[in-house]
Amino acid sequence: MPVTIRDVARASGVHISTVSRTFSAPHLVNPETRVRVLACAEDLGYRPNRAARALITGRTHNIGLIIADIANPFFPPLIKAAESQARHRDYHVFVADTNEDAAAEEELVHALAKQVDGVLLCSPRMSNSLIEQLSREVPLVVVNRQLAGLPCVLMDVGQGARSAIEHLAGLGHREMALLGGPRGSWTSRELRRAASAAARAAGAELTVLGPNPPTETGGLAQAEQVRRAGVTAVLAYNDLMAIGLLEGLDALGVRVPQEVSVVGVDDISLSRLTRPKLTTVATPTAAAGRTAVDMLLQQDTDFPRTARGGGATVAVGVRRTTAQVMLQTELVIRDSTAPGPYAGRERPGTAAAGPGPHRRADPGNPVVAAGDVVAS
Amino acid sequence: MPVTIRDVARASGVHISTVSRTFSAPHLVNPETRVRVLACAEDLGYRPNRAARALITGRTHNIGLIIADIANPFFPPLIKAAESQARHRDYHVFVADTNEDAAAEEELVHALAKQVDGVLLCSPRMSNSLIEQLSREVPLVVVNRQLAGLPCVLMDVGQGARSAIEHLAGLGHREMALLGGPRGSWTSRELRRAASAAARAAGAELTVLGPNPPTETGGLAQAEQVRRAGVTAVLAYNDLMAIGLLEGLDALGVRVPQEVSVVGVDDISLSRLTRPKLTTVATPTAAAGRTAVDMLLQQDTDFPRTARGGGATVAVGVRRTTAQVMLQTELVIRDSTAPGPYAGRERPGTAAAGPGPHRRADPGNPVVAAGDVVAS
DNA sequence: GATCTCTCTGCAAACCTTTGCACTGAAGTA
DNA sequence: TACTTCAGTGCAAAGGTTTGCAGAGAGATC
Repeated sequence: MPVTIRDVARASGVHISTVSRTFSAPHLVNPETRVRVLACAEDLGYRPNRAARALITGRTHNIGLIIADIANPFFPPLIKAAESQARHRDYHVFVADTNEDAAAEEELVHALAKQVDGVLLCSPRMSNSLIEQLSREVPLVVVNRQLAGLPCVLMDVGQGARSAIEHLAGLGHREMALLGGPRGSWTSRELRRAASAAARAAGAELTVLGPNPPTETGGLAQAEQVRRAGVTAVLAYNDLMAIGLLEGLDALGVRVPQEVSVVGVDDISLSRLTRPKLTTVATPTAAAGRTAVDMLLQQDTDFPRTARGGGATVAVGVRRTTAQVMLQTELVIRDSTAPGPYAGRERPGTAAAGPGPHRRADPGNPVVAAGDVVAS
Repeated sequence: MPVTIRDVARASGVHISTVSRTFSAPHLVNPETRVRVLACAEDLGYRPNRAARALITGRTHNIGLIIADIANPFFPPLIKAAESQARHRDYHVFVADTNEDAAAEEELVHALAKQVDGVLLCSPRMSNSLIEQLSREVPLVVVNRQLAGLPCVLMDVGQGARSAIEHLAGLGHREMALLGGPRGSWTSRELRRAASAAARAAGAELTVLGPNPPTETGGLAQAEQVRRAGVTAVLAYNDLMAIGLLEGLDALGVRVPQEVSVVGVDDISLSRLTRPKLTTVATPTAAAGRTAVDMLLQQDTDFPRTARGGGATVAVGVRRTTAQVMLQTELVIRDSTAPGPYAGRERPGTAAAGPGPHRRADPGNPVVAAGDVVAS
């Protein structure tokens, strides 16, 4: 019942190879023939069978997208952007959810490997060495994890943490807390490193609370600790946790931002809707999705996995690009931060004023803010 | 480089067909041989090539999921549940985002048709007749749209609207407004129909405002209208709009729920985080995803598209099940609704008390709450 | 008129797997 | 012993497409 290249060939009176070429190498076929073939194809409603095509070319024109938790509002914009970008390039995308489970991640990479030209690993939970190993089975691009020898797209949460801490210090906060993220998260480590350094530089003290699950509940559960720590400002691993903390502090009768300032990370759409509206470090999620897809596809065209002729299969060396892209983040100041106890007083070694409130600029199209390209 | 059935055959000293059978029909091969083959396969890291398998069996073991807007928080739980259920049954899922664009929907169904065993159409924007027509190209299950002759999974928003209106009437509201959804949405029509009837029955008056885009902005933009209409209670098409309305009313200095009560629909996770927390009609999104996948796969096993032998292709008749499943909704009462001006007074023809506040029960596993199965 | 060049088209193999059919040999039956 | 039955295996075709190679003309050049 499905109409094949063969039907089109019969209808237009040419050989199937000519029909094939009409679609995959139009310049090789006589314009007249071409229009005839195209007309017949249109008529019959012919659509090339990608499975068959994949069988011989070795390229499926599919990519896989492995996500820790689709329900986490951080991911949908990334998925959306990645899917859109992929489709733009005539690729379709498999989306798989691992429920934050490392074993599921591995299983999915295996399962998808034969069906895709590459896989995007978003905020993976598995070990570096396993990722390394899997990358020999299928081209991988890793998002939110730095891995020598593999293409990565990272968001500069370090810079974000610095901005946040400086903002808080500028407001006159000296006692701060960091709500850490899940164990083994690259982002969490990065955040902690940068926040500690920035706090030290600003003459502030930073208490680290965690690790915590990266959810609303995780934040809520730390409200008591935050109060007990006696800090006046908190930077949370992500907005979800910050929002949970907002809830928790409210329940304890602690007013935000009057008594405690709270800063999140991610700028999920929700953070504009809390009360008070959340000050947060915006991560370019959509840009990350687009960029990751671009890198995957680029890698794929540069170093195709196999090049097949009429039959001979030529294995290709393992050379590949391992560009690492760092995307900029930006502090978005809203209503959950306010002057602290030391407001107005001169801080040691710094001008008093913090950075002026900058509104967020939309990162727009595929933005590579700080491109650190390392060829291997 | 990739290891095929052929390599396994060579390694284990049997014919490729035996290897094939060890995987696809194990009972046909001698246990001894089987373990040997499996061992070799394991050793070599063999993974069946699904594209090749699809080519001959006609089943790809993939399904497509077409979504109006992944970034709309209504969808991620549905996607997550669908993906999980599909994978449970050894299917992978393509996810595609149409940006609320009907043309994109059609294009995607076409593009995916050859690559999947069926497609889930979620809250489609295209016309009934087009859906009808596309369903001849690839098995379809439609979510949130009722379509004679096609399998659908619906959420009983009518019942939800009734509950909401009765709840509001019970609280003593008589002047209410409905914020309508986008034009052409089945859910929106259903909501309007049921809400009007329920209001009439309760002796209340219902003003319909809209149609509106199903977003926060859409709700925000109607705040002024709501105030002008002089109503004391509002039912919104979805939570996003309700939240936008909350914002808008706040900006106008109208207090919720003291002056105006607001009810949403969907119970997205956000609605627990607004202030006041949103009273809303919970829709069983995850259950819908699971059920839709089940129906698609069921249909596919009942009436496979083609049954191929060693070569003969047998076209199968167009018979198919067209079960329509209606899933129950539930009113979740939180803090955005409060007694209205007629509280305590006897309403004509009804007992004064509204339905008691029932907390939401988690729908748990594949739940078909009210299964209205119509075989065609 | 012979030779060469060039464009277009056809031929056939190959991609990897499944599956109807046929074959083998051993066990069971008469 | 001669026959059937049956489990296990091999053979080969098929699925839809791509692509290196070769051939057929047409036109150009000498």
